[in-house]
Amino acid sequence: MSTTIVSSEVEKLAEIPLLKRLSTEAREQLLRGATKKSVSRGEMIFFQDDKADAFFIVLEGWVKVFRATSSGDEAVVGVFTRGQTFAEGAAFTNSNYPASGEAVTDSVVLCIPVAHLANSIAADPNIALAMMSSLSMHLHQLVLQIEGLKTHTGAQRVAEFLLNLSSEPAGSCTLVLPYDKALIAGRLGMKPESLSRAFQKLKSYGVEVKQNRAIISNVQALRTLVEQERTVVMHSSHG
Amino acid sequence: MSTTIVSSEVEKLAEIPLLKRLSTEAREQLLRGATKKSVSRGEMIFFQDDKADAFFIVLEGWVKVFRATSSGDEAVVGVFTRGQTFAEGAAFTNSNYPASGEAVTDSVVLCIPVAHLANSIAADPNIALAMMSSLSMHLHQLVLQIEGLKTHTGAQRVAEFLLNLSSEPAGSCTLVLPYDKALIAGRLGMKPESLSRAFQKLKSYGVEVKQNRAIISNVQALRTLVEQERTVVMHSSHG
DNA sequence: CTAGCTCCTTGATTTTCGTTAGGTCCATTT
DNA sequence: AAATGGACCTAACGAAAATCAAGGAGCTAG
Repeated sequence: MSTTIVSSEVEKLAEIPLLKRLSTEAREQLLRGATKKSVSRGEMIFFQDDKADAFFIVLEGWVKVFRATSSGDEAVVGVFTRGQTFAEGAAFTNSNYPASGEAVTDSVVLCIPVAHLANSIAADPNIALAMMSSLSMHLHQLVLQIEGLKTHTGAQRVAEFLLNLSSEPAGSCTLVLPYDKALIAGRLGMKPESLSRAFQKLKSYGVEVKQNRAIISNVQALRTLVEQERTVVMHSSHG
Repeated sequence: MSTTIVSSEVEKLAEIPLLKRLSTEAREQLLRGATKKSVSRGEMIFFQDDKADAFFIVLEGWVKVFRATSSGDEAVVGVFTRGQTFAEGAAFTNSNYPASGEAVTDSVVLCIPVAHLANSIAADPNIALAMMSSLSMHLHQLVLQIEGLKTHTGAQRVAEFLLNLSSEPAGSCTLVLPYDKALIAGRLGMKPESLSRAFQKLKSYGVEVKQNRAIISNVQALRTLVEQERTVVMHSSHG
């Protein structure tokens, strides 16, 4: 299902980072060609290798972007929610999507055709600056992800993930895991079983996981774990 | 050492992908604020966490971009050469470099201040399009790197690396490893020892490595190895 | 020539992680 | 209340890769 944006909605959409810095006119211009799309859990939003003719913004729900190898393995490249843009890199390559997008919960996404984006940029070059900022943020995200994969153990990556969710500077906190554990595992580059083991290890650092709730009793302790050297983590027999 | 660009050089620089699509005027405008910088092997070009006030294009040599954790581990995020841009993401975040850049051979880089870039974009919005294309390409690169780390074994990643260097469609070929093995290992997310062992495994697929020369006797055989499922690779006892 | 250096390889050992298979818990259905 | 199915955890095994330690190969300089 797919509908155009009515002008009464434009104001609400101004909250979105990509649109925030734009003038009202630019925002209206860009949204004029956009459509709202409701997708249910498990539904594909775009397919790897298809012609990239649109990029997206999540309005509601969660979306995963992943790359599938020819042999069936899949690598999660990003998981996005409310206000975040995705597949915007493909909009400038004039080629195909390098990954696929799928809704992991019932979701609503804003779909902006690349042809319309090009027109909008021509009409107001400031839109280009907003896009570049968005691209840069994604670039940064991916750099962090690569660093994590290369230099952190599984348990460290899980700890990092939890800390990002919490955004508490110190002390203790309770948080809700935003999507199921299989996807968390994929996002962190491991199998569900390994994620399970990682949670086990984190128990000795004061992390309690029950269902989709995690209780961190000492945020700082967890933070020091993340900052520890790989070697040290491996040799400490905390479990 | 750092010098401005003389107009006789501008023509030669038109080969660079980022500058290729620009009009002569736009190219001259952008290069007016650029400086050429000679750096020797091992010299830093920019530092992680420093204010990001410039981005770069490699004119000569090889440059590595890496992220260092607080505990001394380092993750190579990219290795760039002739004609490639790097750190251009930082130019739009108005913040700090998320990684460091270092020359791995004696090199010459073009240094373009972000303030000047902003001016140039204001003067000619087409420059923004070129930058976006460049950003997108990097984004794509990183996505591929993440996929590789998550779904390929060490030997598969090495094979992929060799295939990228060769660009031969089939048959056999000889190629020169562009930088030292410790860096190749870092680039591929493994330790030098593991790289060495990966080369050993590839012998049974017709790859001979002597010094900094690699001979691939059958490009296609290598390609099928890369496309194989992780599971299959793991259980086949080719050695 | 050889002493010292850096880079690379090799071997032995340990740790991590994927795989497989079986089990628990819980909600929904019948 | 029993059965079903799904999500999750656990355990045992094997493969991959890191670590630690030692040994070569090739280069440079005295």
